[in-house]
Amino acid sequence: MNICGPLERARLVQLLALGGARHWKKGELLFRVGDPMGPFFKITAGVVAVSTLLDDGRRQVVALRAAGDCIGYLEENGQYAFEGRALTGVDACAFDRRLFDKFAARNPDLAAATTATLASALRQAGQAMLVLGQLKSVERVAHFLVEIDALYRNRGACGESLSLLMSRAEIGDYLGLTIETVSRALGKLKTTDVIAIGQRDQVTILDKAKLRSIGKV
Amino acid sequence: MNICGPLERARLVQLLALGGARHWKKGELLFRVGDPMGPFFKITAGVVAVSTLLDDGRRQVVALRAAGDCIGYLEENGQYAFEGRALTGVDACAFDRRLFDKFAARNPDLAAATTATLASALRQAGQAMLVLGQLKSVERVAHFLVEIDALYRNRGACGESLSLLMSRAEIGDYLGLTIETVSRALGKLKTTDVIAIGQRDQVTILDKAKLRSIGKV
DNA sequence: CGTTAGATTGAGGGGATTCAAAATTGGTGG
DNA sequence: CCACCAATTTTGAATCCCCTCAATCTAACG
Repeated sequence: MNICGPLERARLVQLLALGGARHWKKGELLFRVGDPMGPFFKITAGVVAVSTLLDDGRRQVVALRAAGDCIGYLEENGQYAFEGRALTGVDACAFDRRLFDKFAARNPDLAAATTATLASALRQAGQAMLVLGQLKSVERVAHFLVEIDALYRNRGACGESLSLLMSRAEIGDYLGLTIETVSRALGKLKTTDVIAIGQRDQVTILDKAKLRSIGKV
Repeated sequence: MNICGPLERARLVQLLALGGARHWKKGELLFRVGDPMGPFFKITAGVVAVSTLLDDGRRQVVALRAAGDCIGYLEENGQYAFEGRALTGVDACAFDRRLFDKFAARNPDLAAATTATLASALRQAGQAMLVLGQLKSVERVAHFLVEIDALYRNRGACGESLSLLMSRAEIGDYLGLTIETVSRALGKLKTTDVIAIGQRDQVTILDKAKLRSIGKV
């Protein structure tokens, strides 16, 4: 959710003045379900996983957000509707909702940018539902790799290889699979020479066209 | 998406003047993926299924929308991002996007209502992802029944029993299941006396508390 | 009454999960 | 720098859930 999208510089400066910058370490929560509604956040560096939980411990990651995106915007009954967890060290600005809303009411272009951002997120969510509802495990993992490749690489990413940043457990929670199934799916993509798996959580995409066709992207 | 949410009467009249009312028969498409972007629609009567498709024919219904909701709002590359199909006879007003945007730019409260509606839809989408990614077949069907009970009943619905309005195939496309699995799940809910199944697509909820707990609502 | 589309039921197979064990990784301190 | 430990990942085997294919049943319509 890139709420502050295409705004001219002066406006952006004015808007950023509303928010206080903070830092979170890897693994820390920016907000959690049920917390009384506080500020929302615009990420300036790092990656955040937004997720929801079930009483019995089942967990679903509903989105991955990176620099430029806004998170913690959705509420339910005056509480955060989802949970935000830092997958890396994260820098973000906290915005007071009331101030932001007032500001948006006086700045139609900001309101329009907010609408466009939410509409884009909603379209993405529809695609994610297609992945969860219709794709098989290898297809889901392929889709995931293409997705994070675009997400991370567009925002000053590293070199050849791609850092997953997530454990198998977190990938599983994102794709609706178990850690073992994720591991086996990655193995299949590796043995078919679509990707190479390096040290740690490094993945190199060897055949992006094939990966995209498997992942239905 | 109830974009025109809480507006005072005068505004609403002015806004509705922008849109032309039309009617669609059951089964007809209001818009389809890849069609060049046209108007969006505010439903005044009936129910619409919004879905997306895969090349190989797999289909995912991403939302059900009823009177008061807006549909056909999401675009991708100047084309409709999803497909809208009438589950019943549908009445809706078609809105010209450009006119609507201009109108919203001059009416901050309309812009705010649009934002609130999109945010609500996005929260719903996150819950749907939880259903698709984590719930088992009976849980998904239970969740579905609670959901449409709320959706239909809030808008002038019938009496005791609930009309599904959808075939098993459409329910399957919504829940990421096959028609046989949907049928068996309904059967299990029936034999455990949580619901009763009448003629046609009529379902009566006998134990809503239990249904809600099964569906994790 | 017959036809046809949709729904149910059954049998069998396949993909993902579960449980368990082995292997690898990363971090820590000697 | 290496050894050791904890955590994560990979691999294997058995089970379960859902899918596929097929047959039967039901309901709606002419």
